[in-house]
Amino acid sequence: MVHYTKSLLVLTLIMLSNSRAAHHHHDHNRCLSAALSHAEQHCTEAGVRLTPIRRAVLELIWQSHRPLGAYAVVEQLPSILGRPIRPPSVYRAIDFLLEMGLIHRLPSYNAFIGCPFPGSEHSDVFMVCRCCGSAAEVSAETLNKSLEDTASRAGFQLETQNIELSGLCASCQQEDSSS
Amino acid sequence: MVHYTKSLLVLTLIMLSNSRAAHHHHDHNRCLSAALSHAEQHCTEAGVRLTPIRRAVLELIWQSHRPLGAYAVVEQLPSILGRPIRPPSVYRAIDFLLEMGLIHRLPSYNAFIGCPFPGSEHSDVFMVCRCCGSAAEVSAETLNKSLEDTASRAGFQLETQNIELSGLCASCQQEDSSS
DNA sequence: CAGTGATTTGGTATAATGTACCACTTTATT
DNA sequence: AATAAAGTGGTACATTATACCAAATCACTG
Repeated sequence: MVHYTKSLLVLTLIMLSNSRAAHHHHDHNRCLSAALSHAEQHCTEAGVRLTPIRRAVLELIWQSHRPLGAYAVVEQLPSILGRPIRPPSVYRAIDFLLEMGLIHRLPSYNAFIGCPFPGSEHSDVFMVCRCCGSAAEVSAETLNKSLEDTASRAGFQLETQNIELSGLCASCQQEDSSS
Repeated sequence: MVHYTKSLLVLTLIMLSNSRAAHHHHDHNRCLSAALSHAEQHCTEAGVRLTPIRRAVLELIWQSHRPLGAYAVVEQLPSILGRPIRPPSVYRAIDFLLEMGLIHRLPSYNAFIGCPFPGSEHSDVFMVCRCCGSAAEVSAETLNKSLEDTASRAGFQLETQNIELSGLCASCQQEDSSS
């Protein structure tokens, strides 16, 4: 097995396991700082700047494993930057982070969530728990293939996709049955 | 082949062919009136009322094969009802139509589109052309299965889904290549 | 290090989408 | 007709998002 293939395999496993990370307890400080340094590196390589505002917005969105609204970011930014930041600046930061693939937008919730694997090609599939609100991004080969297949059978040339699944995460299923 | 299975098969074919109807030229007056009488019947059977406002809103949303915003409906309603209808009334009608499964909401567009097969169990999958804006609802066995599969492998209990695919419809692909 | 253009941010105002609330009317059921 | 339920009218407002222009910062060049 060559290195390239192995990386892909590992990546797929990471993707699929993200749901466990998001829906379960884990060392979130470490998870957050890893994401931030990853983002830093990603921006440096791309030759763009992760300014204080952009970094703070990313931090807030990552801090929450639940989709975070733009105005929630506006409210919470002073706790990081020590001064109020107005909506236009926040939306500009959000647009930047979206373009860099560091966060995703969940249209059904008018909210944003950190992307666990920026830079890699992956489908945007989100599982949002209707009970605890946590959101996990997942990717699966077979699903991607089905999507491609369905589109091409309809003569549709697929470019981007937004897939939001709603239901109960593993933790909340247990709580339901235990009550 | 028993009747039940045959119906399912036919239904699936109709579903898949909806993309052609939406993205291509067709007798839209007939398409619209069929949808309206179908809706009328659907409501009667459910014991609910398709009032003039609700019917007019449905008509406007069906008239467009492109997702239609709520305020576009507000603007166009006078042309049908002869008097202005305010946003709250329009949203109430939209909520009713959504609950009856007669229309769907496309969150990425803050817009609504008529459902070609109300009353039948089907996944909500939409293909929206970025060129002409037309939207087609499709359903495919394999895709549904993949979704179920992906969710259950992540321990997620899938309840509802919203799938929006963006790209080029067959017509617009031809126009692209012919220019 | 000054000059210059490009990028980023500050800040006001406003657009677009959606809802809470309460009074009133219409419909369905005794 | 009396009554309850369902639907509508209309004001006001909440939430989400953007247009616009001025000021500041950064990056590059001479």
